[in-house]
Amino acid sequence: MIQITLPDGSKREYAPPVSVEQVAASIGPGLAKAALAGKVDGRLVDVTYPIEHDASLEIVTDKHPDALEVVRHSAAHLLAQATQRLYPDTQVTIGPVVENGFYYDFARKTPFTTDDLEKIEAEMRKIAAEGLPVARSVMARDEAIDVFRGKGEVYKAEIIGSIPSNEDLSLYAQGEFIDLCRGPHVPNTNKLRAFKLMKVAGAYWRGDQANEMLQRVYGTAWVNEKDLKAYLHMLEEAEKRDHRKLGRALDLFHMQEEAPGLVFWHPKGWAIWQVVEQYMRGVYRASGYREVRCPQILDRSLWEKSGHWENFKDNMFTTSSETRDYAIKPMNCPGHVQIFNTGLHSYRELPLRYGEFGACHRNEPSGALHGIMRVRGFTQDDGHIFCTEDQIQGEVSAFIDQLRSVYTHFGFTDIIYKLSTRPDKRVGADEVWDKAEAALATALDSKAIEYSINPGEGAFYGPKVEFSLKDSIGRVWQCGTMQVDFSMPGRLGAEYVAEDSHRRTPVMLHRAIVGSMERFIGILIEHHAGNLPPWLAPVQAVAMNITDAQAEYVAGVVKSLANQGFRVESDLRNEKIGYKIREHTLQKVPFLLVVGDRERENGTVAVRTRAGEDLGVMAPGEFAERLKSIKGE
RNA sequence: GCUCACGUAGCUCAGUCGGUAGAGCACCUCCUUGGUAAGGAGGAGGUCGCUGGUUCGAUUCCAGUCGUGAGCACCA
Repeated sequence: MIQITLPDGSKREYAPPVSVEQVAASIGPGLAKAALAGKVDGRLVDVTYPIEHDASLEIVTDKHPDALEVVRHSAAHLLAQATQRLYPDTQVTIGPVVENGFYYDFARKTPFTTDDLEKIEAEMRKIAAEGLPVARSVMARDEAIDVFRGKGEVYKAEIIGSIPSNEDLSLYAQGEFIDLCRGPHVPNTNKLRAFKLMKVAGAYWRGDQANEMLQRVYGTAWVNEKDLKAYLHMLEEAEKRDHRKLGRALDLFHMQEEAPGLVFWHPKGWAIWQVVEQYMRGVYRASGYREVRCPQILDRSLWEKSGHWENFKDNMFTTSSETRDYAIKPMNCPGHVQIFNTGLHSYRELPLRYGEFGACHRNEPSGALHGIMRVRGFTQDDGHIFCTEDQIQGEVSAFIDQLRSVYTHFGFTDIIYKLSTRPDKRVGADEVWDKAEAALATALDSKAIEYSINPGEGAFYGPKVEFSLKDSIGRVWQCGTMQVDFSMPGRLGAEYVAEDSHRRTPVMLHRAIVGSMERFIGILIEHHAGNLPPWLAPVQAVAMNITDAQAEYVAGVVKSLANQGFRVESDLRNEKIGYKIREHTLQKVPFLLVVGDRERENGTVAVRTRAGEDLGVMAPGEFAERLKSIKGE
């Protein structure tokens, strides 16, 4: 007899081997019916999995956190089966589970259309309704290669061929369809109910641009209809906060065909920019950076020296005069090194920090452009620190403190840290890398920060830490960066005089907090769904009159608030108060100041928030105090 | 850059199985001076992304091109 321990701690005895479904059935027929998979000693398995030894067992029903994984994986098979039924000339490749759903990559000469998607989805429902049992079998690798090759599935055969030859493979069959798969899967296609195909897209075989392009079909799948509906609803909500939509609706910026990937900032959008920039300028000042400004274009030879020409010339914009070839700067560091290189620096001056709101241009691939999040002209809050190796850790540590305080200030509390270490192709001695990686890690550790390591993902010139923030609907955006650079100072001839009076090459640290101003403002818009906190809102308040009789008074109130540095506007139009309130609420203005005869006579304003909250009647001065108090929230 | 889709008034979108177009909102004019999310009437506005081709005739069909969207690849 073997002992099975259930999640509640209870133990049951069975004669081995006993399958997951047999255990479930012995507990109750309802549970047996609900079982999608099992978890034996923490490992996800099919319900048919035979347990031969003492083990802990969780029955995975739709309430189990791992149910989604199983359901989505099975939905991918369902998709492949439906597709091959309808389009027999289609080869299968891979179909993994992704966040919120699954996809399957198919090889087929003619790409799928949106109509095909509908047909495939209908076929999936049909197969689900057929209630085909899903059966697992095991086959030797070479035998499996023959099976798939015999079916004309060359991609599948190639995948199997890359698995060690001595391993046995599991295959899953449902009806006429069979696929190589680690599993586990739901026991029957009728367990799949809540799914929907979302879109078709191209994807390179094995993720390599050099390979042929496959047809990827994306779908979403859930354990029940309710969750599916909730997910689709969430997508609609996310669409509503799309910065491109809000940028137009709130009159913040626009882009047009003649300037792909470049932003026209309108007065209100630029007002947000100004606030962010002024705030970040204060951060520079507070942390010992001196702000500088470098030329937009520099002679090509400088980019050749820095190494950028060799690596990125296809993505650089260039221009020329009669005598010279220029590149429009794609980054700011060479400029900062030029400033450093004037005069002679003593080790006593280090660390020396320069900061710039550096406008850069990169000719990004057309397919990469996305609203103001990924553009061809952008402005970095770029800083460079010239220091010694011994100073790296202290600088990184101070930077992290600064970055966290900035993110918090902008309303982001969830920060994700990644340390990228030495790649195979790199410059600099291993001892120097040891030191730099250790400095970064120590700085993170000393703050008890949890971080993941991306081995080999560092730049060729040094390791880096990447800082991402999570927005209000859970999306992760990489913004900040701290990179150690052993290469560029030497290439561009930066040096300082050390204690022993010898010339040494400094280490350069590249760092940014918001990253790109454009992108960061886009993230702010989406994070707040356009409802920017009052200190960031382009228009903080609109004062409006009820009839012409209060027009003069309102104008006076607005003037006084504006003189105190607030961004306040008046609305004196001949419209009903309800109309004005609706309009400015839709414009997401944080405070609406209403003035009728009562307020004018008492020298007050009636304050209402964009959320519809009535803050009561107060003197303009009192309102100003309130605004001031939330300015630095 | 690659695959697919899309590109009609300022915005959101309808439409034309080929005979040069329509709605709502916004805009302008007039009436209305009304206390917390749309008062009324009238008016103006589009070479249907661009360039070619087919056709008696193209916004509609075809090709190319530019741009946008989704995904892939890319991101110093």
